[in-house]
Amino acid sequence: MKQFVKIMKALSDPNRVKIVKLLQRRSLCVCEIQSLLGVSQPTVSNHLKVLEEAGLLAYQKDGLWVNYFVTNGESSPYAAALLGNLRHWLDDDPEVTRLYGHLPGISRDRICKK
Amino acid sequence: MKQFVKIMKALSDPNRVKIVKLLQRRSLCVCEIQSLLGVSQPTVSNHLKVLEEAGLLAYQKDGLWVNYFVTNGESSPYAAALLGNLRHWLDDDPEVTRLYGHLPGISRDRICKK
DNA sequence: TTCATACATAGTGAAATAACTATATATAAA
DNA sequence: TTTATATATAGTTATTTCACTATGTATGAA
Repeated sequence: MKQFVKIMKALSDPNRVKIVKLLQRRSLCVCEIQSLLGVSQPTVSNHLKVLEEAGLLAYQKDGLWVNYFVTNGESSPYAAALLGNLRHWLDDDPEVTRLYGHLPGISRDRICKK
Repeated sequence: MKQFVKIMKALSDPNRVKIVKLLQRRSLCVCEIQSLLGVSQPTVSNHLKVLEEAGLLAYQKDGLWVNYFVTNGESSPYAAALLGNLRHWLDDDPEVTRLYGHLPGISRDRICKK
């Protein structure tokens, strides 16, 4: 029950759902997500932590960058099922498609290092 | 997005998940749910409202009683999928099985009318 | 009509949430 | 080592949430 509720809570926020949808296209570092969502960096880090603790995301450090990516849902059947569904769910959501449009132009080399 | 998040939020509370699991066994009136969950009647009413507005439940009045039941998820593919999954998910959860055990002994004629 | 019962709504308070700013940490470059 | 950069954590505030009590509404019985 606790695990299930944790996953539902993790997916109860529009920004977190957008993060999952974006990462299902390709893995991204924190500053790329920040740029796409238009919220502060700590806010992004916190959302990522919530999603990671729900077993939906994982990360790999690469120098200064931290690459986040979606898991295969091995942590629970709920995670696996929801991630599977989210692979097509909300694909025609206006906010999601708008983000998808920005995705090709996103590059950590241009975004960060200001 | 809004509809999806609304459903996730609705299923983000243990008591609401328990209500769905119970109603998937059989429809219940408010006082029966109150007796099973051990919370106040207004709290139950509020949870039911949240679930109903997410398209997961519906109700039918029967005199003084209001019978709540799960929908077939016609309101959205998210509702349909989650309700489908919840038909077997959490079946071995301790809190859920405990409630299942109490379910046969629950009768609105004995519970209410104090 | 009057009363009782089942449920809904209003209002309140404590706790959780989501955003922010400020700061700490870790890594790479100079 | 010093400095800069990417991210994480701490702390703050406004909003939401979940429980409660009190009260309103609707239906059925007397």
